[in-house]
Amino acid sequence: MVKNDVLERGLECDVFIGAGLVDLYCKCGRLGDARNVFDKMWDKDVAVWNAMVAGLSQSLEFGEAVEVFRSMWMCGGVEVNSVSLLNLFPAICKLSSVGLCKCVHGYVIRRLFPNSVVNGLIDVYSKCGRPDLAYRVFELMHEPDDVSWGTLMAGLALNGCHNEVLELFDQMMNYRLNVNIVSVVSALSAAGETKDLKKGKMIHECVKKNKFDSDIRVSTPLITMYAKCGELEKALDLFHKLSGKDMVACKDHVLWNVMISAYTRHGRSQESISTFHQMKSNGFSPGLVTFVSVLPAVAYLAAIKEGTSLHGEIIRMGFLSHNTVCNTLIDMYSKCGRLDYAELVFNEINDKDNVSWNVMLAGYALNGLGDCAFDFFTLMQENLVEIDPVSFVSVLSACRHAGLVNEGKRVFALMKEKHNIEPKLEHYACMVDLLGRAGLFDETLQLIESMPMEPDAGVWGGLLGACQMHSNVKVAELALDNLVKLEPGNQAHYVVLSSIYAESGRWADAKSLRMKMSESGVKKTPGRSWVNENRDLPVLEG
DNA sequence: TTAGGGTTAG
Repeated sequence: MVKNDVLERGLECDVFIGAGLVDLYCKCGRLGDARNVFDKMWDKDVAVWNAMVAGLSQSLEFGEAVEVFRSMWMCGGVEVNSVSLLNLFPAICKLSSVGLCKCVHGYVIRRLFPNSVVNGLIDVYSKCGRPDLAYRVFELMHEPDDVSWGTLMAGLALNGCHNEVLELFDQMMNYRLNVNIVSVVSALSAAGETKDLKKGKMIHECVKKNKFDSDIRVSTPLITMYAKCGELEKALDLFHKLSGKDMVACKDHVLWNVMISAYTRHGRSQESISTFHQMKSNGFSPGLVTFVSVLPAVAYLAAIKEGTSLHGEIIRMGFLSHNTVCNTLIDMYSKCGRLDYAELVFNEINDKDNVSWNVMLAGYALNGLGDCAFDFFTLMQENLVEIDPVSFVSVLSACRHAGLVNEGKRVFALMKEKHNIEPKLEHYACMVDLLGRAGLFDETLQLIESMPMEPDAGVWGGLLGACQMHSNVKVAELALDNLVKLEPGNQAHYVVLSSIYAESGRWADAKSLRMKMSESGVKKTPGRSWVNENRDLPVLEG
């Protein structure tokens, strides 16, 4: 009614009344009306321009918001102020316009704007994927405040610059600056991502000192940090301690997912599965990510019964339309040795992505069906599926298991020639294994010579294994020489060579090798060569 | 003015 009055009397051109109307229409979501009034006004002050930009931005008309801002800036005859810039920032973020951000940046440094605007600039650069420029803005600030630190750290964390976040946290500690919740949360997430438990514990101390530990925004990243660093007991302890009204709200389904995926990743499959069941008995409904997190644990245990029951649940919940879930199911079934079920799931995917194909291919390779894998690989090419380095690992390892030497060689050549993919270490390791098992030692050594990178223990270890199959003492000595340099203290390699000597009747060499082992401090603890931790932790005597 | 956490293939 008031609005109609104003319109009938033609008062909307008045700068104050017009500004009120633009603001009012925008807030009611009547953008067209706001624009009408705005366009009719011949004398616009900065508040009207700002209201129009804010209105457009809030109505998700980001391009239009930027256009109006440009007109104000270029020919509006008014001075752009802090509010104008703060209204513009969300639009720049959504359009991810680094160019526009740079224009504004220039303007901001030519004139003195308050920290709120400069902090906004840091935020915008980060959200446009330019943490480097965000950092530069921060460095040139006269007096960065705690919000500036928090904004920069959150921005760097967003862009995966986790080490830089932790460095900033250290600086804050060293300078004894005020740490706020935002910087602590960013630092916790960075510590989790880099699995830096020591740093994580330090941040936890700081959390306690500042009494942030009762804040729901801190407890989740805190638990996640412990879970990612492998301290599952600590994470679980904090998880169970969450109590009180707010805390229970924060013990939500994502936090359950954090625990489930942490157990899975740390090989604690049984606990992963039992946490999944606990989640349900606590009244939380598993989501897509929950299934994707628990299924690898099922695969690890080859717990097919659990797997099919999860499959049923996935169907009932309608998650079968998500490729991620189907791909994980295929993987689970093939690791349980049920390629028939894996194929069933694969065939039912309407829009197979290259991961779907890769998982299925890996399934054939894993189950030792070299010919199937090879045919499937051909089918992938016929279907113009994107072949990537992972596909080649699978098909090469399938050739290796099946002893398909010529096919393997052809595929290896194809990598570079047809698909323009440079073979990586793992591809070379497959080929060394394949050629070595076939007893083609000259060819294998030539291949190792031709590698553009330093062969790793996997490559030499494959060669040593092949030497054992063919009792090739000469090449085995060469392989061992290199293995000793790469993994001093791993007794398994010596044991292999020693048995090759023994098989060839070279008892004296076998004996002197054992002597060498005990001299160099390598202890012979038989039969645990598959234990991964032995690779990094040489067992020393004394 | 800053603000979290979960996901598939070798």
